[in-house]
Amino acid sequence: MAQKNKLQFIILGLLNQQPLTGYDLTKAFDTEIGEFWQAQHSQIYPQLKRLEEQGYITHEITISGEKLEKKLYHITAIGQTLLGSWISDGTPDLTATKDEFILKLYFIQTNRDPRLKAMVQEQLQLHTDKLTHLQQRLATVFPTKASQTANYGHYLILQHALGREDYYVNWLNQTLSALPKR
Amino acid sequence: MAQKNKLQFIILGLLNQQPLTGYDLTKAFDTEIGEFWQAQHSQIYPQLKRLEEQGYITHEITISGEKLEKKLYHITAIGQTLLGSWISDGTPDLTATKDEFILKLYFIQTNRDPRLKAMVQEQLQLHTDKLTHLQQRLATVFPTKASQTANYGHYLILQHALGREDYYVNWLNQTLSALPKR
DNA sequence: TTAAAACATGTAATTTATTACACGTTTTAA
DNA sequence: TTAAAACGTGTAATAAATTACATGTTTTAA
Repeated sequence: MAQKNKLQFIILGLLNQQPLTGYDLTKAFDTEIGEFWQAQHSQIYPQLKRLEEQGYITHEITISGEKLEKKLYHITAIGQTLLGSWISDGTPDLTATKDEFILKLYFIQTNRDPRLKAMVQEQLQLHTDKLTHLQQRLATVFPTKASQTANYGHYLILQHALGREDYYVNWLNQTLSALPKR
Repeated sequence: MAQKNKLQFIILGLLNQQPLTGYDLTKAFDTEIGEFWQAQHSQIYPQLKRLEEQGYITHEITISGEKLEKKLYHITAIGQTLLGSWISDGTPDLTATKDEFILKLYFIQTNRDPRLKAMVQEQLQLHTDKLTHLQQRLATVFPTKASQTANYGHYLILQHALGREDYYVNWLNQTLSALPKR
């Protein structure tokens, strides 16, 4: 096995909250979960097929408009069991974060490198934007204590992502300040 | 093209510091760079072959002991050019951090979930260990200001990884404390 | 009303990554 | 001295992920 096929569990987890189409699932990776996982529809549709073959999900066909068929997928009982066992299982492997900028940084030998400043500034812009975006999402999605408790895991990971970006931005600022003046 | 083939640049970057064998490169992913990228030898040897075919690296054969042949790879001038352009190019894409624990957390609905506490505690242990490990590495690899300046990029990313783990541990502790008492 | 954007579902080709298979040498410590 | 660990280099099989190809419907806004 080449990896652990986490996509299947993500799909099960999302379907456990509510029935969704392949298209809905695809969109979920642009917002909700996109912070922590990426997947394209070309990966999702075949995975849905496999999950259904294995009995973890089923689908019903609904008609949108005149004739557009939508496949609305539901999780089954054994699907819920599989999801539950994945969550309950330990998670002992900390995957390396594949951060291309950090990778490039590694190959910079000296703090006098003329490229350094622009590189850090670019990332500062990107991560500041992301931080702002996450702050807005947290505020709009979880405005009240009640809303936070209602979907606790989601709240936690958004808050985690926010804190992570906050650290990243601070570190970049600090790194920029520490750069030699000329 | 399926991705950007960053592995080739990592190899070039490492060879730019000093000539290395495939075996040396493989080991680099266990220590140095393993914090930010992973690769197995089965990926590295074919990549070395391709880089050599394209003229970005060359190798010389040295004999270790009686007859063990080692291929010591060197970066070429055009290899250095390629490496330089990769570093100089912008890095506008922030890749999603594929964190399985965070993924699982997303599917936890309520803060009363009985699995939550053990899950957070496990991660706390793992990340605390990692934090300790990084602190020791930073202290041993970069004990002096001079050593930090001598290999600035490496210093920066180690320090970044350390801060990241520190945040993670703090967040986990905070999350654990916020859990309802029973 | 009509064109663009969004909705909706798939497959094919290619690349990247992991695990497994395969073989042999040198060094180190019991 | 001898067995295990580390050194050293490769290929094969498989799985995961990205990009590209392919097609059609419905909604929305100009």
